[in-house]
Amino acid sequence: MKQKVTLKQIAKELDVSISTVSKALKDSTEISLDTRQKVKAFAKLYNYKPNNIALSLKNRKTKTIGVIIPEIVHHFFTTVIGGVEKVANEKGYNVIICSSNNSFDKEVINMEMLASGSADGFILSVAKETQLKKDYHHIQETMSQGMPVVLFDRIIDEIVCDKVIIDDAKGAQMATNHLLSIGCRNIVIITTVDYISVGKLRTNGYLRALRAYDIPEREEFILKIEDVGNCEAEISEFLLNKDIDAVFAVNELFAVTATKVLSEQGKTVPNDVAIIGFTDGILSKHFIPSLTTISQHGEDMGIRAAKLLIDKLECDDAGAEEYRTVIIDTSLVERKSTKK
Amino acid sequence: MKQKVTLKQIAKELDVSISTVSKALKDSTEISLDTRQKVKAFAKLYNYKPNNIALSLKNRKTKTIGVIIPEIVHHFFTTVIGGVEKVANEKGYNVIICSSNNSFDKEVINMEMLASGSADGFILSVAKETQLKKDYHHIQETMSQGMPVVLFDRIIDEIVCDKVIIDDAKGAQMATNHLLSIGCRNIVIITTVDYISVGKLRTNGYLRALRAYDIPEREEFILKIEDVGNCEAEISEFLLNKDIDAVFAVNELFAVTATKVLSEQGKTVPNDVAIIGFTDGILSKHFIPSLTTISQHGEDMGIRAAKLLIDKLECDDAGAEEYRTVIIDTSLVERKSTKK
DNA sequence: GAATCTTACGCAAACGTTTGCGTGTGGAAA
DNA sequence: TTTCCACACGCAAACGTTTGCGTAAGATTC
Repeated sequence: MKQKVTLKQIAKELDVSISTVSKALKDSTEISLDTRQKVKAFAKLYNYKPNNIALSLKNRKTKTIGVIIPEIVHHFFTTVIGGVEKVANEKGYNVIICSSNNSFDKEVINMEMLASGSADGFILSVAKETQLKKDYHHIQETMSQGMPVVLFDRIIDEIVCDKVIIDDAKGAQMATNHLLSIGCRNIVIITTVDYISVGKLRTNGYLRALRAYDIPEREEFILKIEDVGNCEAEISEFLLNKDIDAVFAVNELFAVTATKVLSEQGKTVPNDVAIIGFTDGILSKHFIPSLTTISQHGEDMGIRAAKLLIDKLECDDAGAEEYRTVIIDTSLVERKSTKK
Repeated sequence: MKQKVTLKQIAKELDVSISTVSKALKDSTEISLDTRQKVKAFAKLYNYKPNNIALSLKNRKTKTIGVIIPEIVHHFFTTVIGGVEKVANEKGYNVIICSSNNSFDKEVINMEMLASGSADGFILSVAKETQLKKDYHHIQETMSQGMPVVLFDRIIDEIVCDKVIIDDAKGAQMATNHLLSIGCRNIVIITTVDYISVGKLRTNGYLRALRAYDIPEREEFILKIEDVGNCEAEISEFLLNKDIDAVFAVNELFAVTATKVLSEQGKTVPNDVAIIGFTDGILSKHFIPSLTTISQHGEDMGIRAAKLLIDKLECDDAGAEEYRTVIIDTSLVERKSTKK
């Protein structure tokens, strides 16, 4: 196998200095036209590509954005990445994606690895474990080393930095309101445990909507799921023999599972029970009946997050101590699961 | 904001040389215990992390694997990445993921970018456009620069390198056989256009299975879809008034859409028509009825691909001119869509 | 023919590491 | 007092770039 060709090799072959080659390739007028052409022809022939690593070292920047997400096999997060890539590519940035797998340790490792020379800044949605542990030292350290961080979706209130979120509570309220508006009054919520920030917020939105309708909060109408793997059994038990007319699920999987469980329990969607989910993904779209959901506009989130980060990266620090929180609007995607 | 702390800064503060600091941090006995401790304490205090970029430059390797996939919002590809990450993390490699978005140009750009210093080798599934154009110069060039490439799933026969694939034809045959074994005889296939290698292979497997049963090939039983966005209309027209008892779809979306279309046309699955898909993803698992599929074992593919690549990376070239093709077994995941 | 100006190129430093080898200091042995 | 040996450390080169500045050779001017 050939080795990668460097300026030095070209210089040697052509019997000129390295700097001459470098300048020639940059079309510097300092170099004679003749030499320039010769060098360029040679470089092309040997398929010369400047070594990014050396450039990064020299420029003290990598032109790379590090994205760390809790799960890679997850429709919402991948759509966000799509948005990040769009902006990044436009602005000449590279995107490196790492998955923390919801593990605190892996999040720390990934972050430190990327921070030590591979990325200029981060776009991050924290792992479950991190939210639970409340240990944010890795993020603080990264920031204190001068690397900007943009948090999205699963954010951390205690950390002061740019953030991109949706108004989860408002979205949940919108969902619940939709159910109320079509006449449902016995609405249950299937949500996550409270330490997941978005789960808690969505629960709050649900409660707020009920309150506005003077519907009392009933504890037995709230299911908080810890172990996603076992959600079907939990949902089945929760729903059994409950006199309800609507389910609000805080994610796709819960919504789909609820629908399935209900039909097993002899109820039909949407006639007996209306269902609304959160996160507009593939499942909701293709399920039968197709599911009404609150769309989080993942791609928009990615776009905004990338813009915030690149702004920070490119403004010459100066007024850099200003942090913004962008709230992306959610919207209701009405489908068949709520059509009475 | 603070700047990143370097060896040089530590050296200056402690009034020793850079090399002393470097050696002290590596616990070299060349340095007195006293100095070592002082340096280490200082480094810890200032949260020193060696700069990977500098290391990469020095070592002429990055300990990073570049993964390029056609789509990031795609369950199968993300499971493959999961497998790659597993192995990579074990062996101390970093994983960089880039999406080509099925664009030839973006594939080339990503590859060149990563090749110029960011990755030691590649795991790649080529873009649709690349298969269509049959322009593989970027892959050839990368390899000729000494960087190993492992192709997976959507591979290219003309390129000589390590490959990880499933036996698509065999998988399709298995699927068709399953339909035949439960008594279906009028089986249609919904597949992709021929230039997608896996689509063609699966079509071949389907035909082979029919032949073994002495069932004549009927052109009107084969639907080749080019524009995925419009597949529902195409499938609907294709299925209308056709006397069939089974559908074999080469991916999840086609399978789900076919099911939907059939129910709209008044047929029930699996009673009137059995359905089997390819790629065992979220949709198949959660759909009602749940869909029987051929599992591609994406994670296994990722694991094998990563192992092949790391082997190449770490063997000292020598017998490096040996390329292997790993074929991952497919398996039938039987669910309700084929239960008579 | 000398002075000056161009032109075309090379030198060297810098980015942050690692590491083989050279070296100054001190103490111990003779 | 001299010689020798550890010990503890520093020097410098290398990885591949970029770029300001210095400088040779040739061309131009008077």
